[in-house]
Amino acid sequence: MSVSTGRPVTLQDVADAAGVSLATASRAINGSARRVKEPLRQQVLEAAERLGYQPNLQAQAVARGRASMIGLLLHDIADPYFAEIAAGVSQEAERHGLLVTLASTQRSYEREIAHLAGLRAQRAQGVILAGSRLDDAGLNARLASEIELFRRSGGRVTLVSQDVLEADTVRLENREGGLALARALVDLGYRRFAFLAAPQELLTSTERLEGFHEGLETAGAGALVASAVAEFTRDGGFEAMTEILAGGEHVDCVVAANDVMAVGAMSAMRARGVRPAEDLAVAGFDDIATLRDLSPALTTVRFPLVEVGRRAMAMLLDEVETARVHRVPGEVVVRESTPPKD
Amino acid sequence: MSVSTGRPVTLQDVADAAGVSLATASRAINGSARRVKEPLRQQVLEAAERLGYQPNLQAQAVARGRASMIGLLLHDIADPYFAEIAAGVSQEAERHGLLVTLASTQRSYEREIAHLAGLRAQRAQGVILAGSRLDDAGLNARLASEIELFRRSGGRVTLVSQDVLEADTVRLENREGGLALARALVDLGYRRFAFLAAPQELLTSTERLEGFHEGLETAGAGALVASAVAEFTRDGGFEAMTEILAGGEHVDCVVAANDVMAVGAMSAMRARGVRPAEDLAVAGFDDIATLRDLSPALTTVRFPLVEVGRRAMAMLLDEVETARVHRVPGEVVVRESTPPKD
DNA sequence: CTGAAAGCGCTAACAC
DNA sequence: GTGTTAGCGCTTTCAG
Repeated sequence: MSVSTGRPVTLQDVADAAGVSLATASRAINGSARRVKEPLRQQVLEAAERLGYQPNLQAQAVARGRASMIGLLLHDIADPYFAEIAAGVSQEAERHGLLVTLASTQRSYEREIAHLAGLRAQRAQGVILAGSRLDDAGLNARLASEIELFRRSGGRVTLVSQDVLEADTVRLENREGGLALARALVDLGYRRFAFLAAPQELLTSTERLEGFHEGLETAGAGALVASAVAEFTRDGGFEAMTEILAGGEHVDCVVAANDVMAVGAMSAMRARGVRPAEDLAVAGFDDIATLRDLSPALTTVRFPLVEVGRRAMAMLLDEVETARVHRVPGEVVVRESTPPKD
Repeated sequence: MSVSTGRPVTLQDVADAAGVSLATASRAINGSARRVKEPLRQQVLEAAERLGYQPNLQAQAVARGRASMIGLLLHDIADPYFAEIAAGVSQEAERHGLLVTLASTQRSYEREIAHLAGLRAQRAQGVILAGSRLDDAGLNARLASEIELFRRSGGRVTLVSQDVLEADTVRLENREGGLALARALVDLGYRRFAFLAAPQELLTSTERLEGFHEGLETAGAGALVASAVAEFTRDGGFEAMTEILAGGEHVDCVVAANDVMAVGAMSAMRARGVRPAEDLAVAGFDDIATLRDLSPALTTVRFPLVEVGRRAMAMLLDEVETARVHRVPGEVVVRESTPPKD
């Protein structure tokens, strides 16, 4: 039962009620190195329960020099890719009694660095950086040094993306996924591909494209006859597809660097009277849950994003010295948007 | 330039470097009531800059008795409805230099209450509770008392849902939206409707259903000839639609209590060889951005969810005594999934 | 094993 | 205006 007084119940209140010292109460409630003997321990716990005591985490953080909070930095929480990762992180955090502080950087790498500095100031236990890394040495160096500061101040860092930085990483095997997708599409009979990519410095997109390219080569059939670059969003997909259609090059299959772009591409096709699947095959990457009911159902390279989030959180908590890389393979899922070509 | 020592830079370090007292440094950096005169102020600011000082927010929180953090409690961050709201909240929080602590309750109201208690313990500045309220007096009473405790401890609370509790509320006009949708569909020529609803105690769904019902009555035409109840999710929509189809009742338009259910319903239709729009019209609620590219495009009642999130955050920050209600109207958007019936 | 007391970094009276 | 100092709630030596 929680007491209805205005002033919050403090540990001192609990100690008084249990007739022990502050120190003992602290030890009983948060099992420190020193153990409290049974009779007392129960008394304290009961008093805490009775008074509805809730430890003040801020105060704990100041005293311990470390908060029981982890930061989650992602490009855009409204993008289902990140929302799914966030769900996984949140689930796992809940299991460990950790708070998750969310910051959506709106795809600004400057803001990402600034937030990381902020989280260091919070003495966050750790931070998860989700989202494609950039192929930009200057930016990566600054991020690396901020990460180093963060770590030196005692925090842990996990990336969900490419392992281009010295830190624990959950690495999506984008290249291998692209390669497998290319082979699957060639097997289905496609030969003339267009690729809708994000700007080259966005590694996630570039890896997927390179893998796809390589896949075509090893398959010994099929060629990339067109490509377009636009933002890594639905609107980018629409724009890139429009450009491809205007180009007039004959293609029989369009591959977008992610599902969200693929969806934009399908809309662009329809806007020009081109029917997805029937007139032109389409494929994407990620297998976003919210988009699994599209019609025609989208062929894609599935990455288990919720699990990726959980995994990132688990790595963060699992204290290890050396930077590790956990690889997450993608799985090609062939659906209606790429019917077998006879 | 940030110094690369292990120990974080404290305010005392800044004060020493600037040759002033701790208090003056504090005042200069966080402009308190007392002002610091110009020559000194600059010295302090420069010293802080030079040393790469970052205020320890935990310590500030302990000293001030209030954290610069707000909590966001929602049912499921992977659901695009909540992800969009979260995006709005996050944007607005960023503008005010506030951290957002996210908790995804997985639709457990128990967990919602528990998290609220936790946030009180954190001395969060405020909390936003997003997600349908329940028609359950017992639960609402417990939530109300927890809210009261939270408020008494100095925090603010804003709800995004129904104004069934004494607190600031951003209220989606679900009933009015349902009503308008019914009239629009009747105008298009539909007469035999099926409604896919969430369990009755979920107010968002129930309000939409009741409004829809009322709309049919005032339109003087059309009738609800079937309905099914399932979870307020994609799978729920699939299940409910399957039930309707099995029922054999003749319907010409299916209305789901939200877009996510509508998507599940469309899949269920296709699984039974029924073509959405052509064979059976479909409509939903929310106008989820990620689902705007469906084909056939989904007729829906649009609620500006990102704006709703921003608004909720704004209300939270805007100190006012009495509980206010900000009404957000829905807008019927007719698309391909409900073609005019001749 | 328990208690007393010294911090953790910062704010806010209270003096000068 | 600026400095001194007493907390904020908790953890953690250091004695006993």
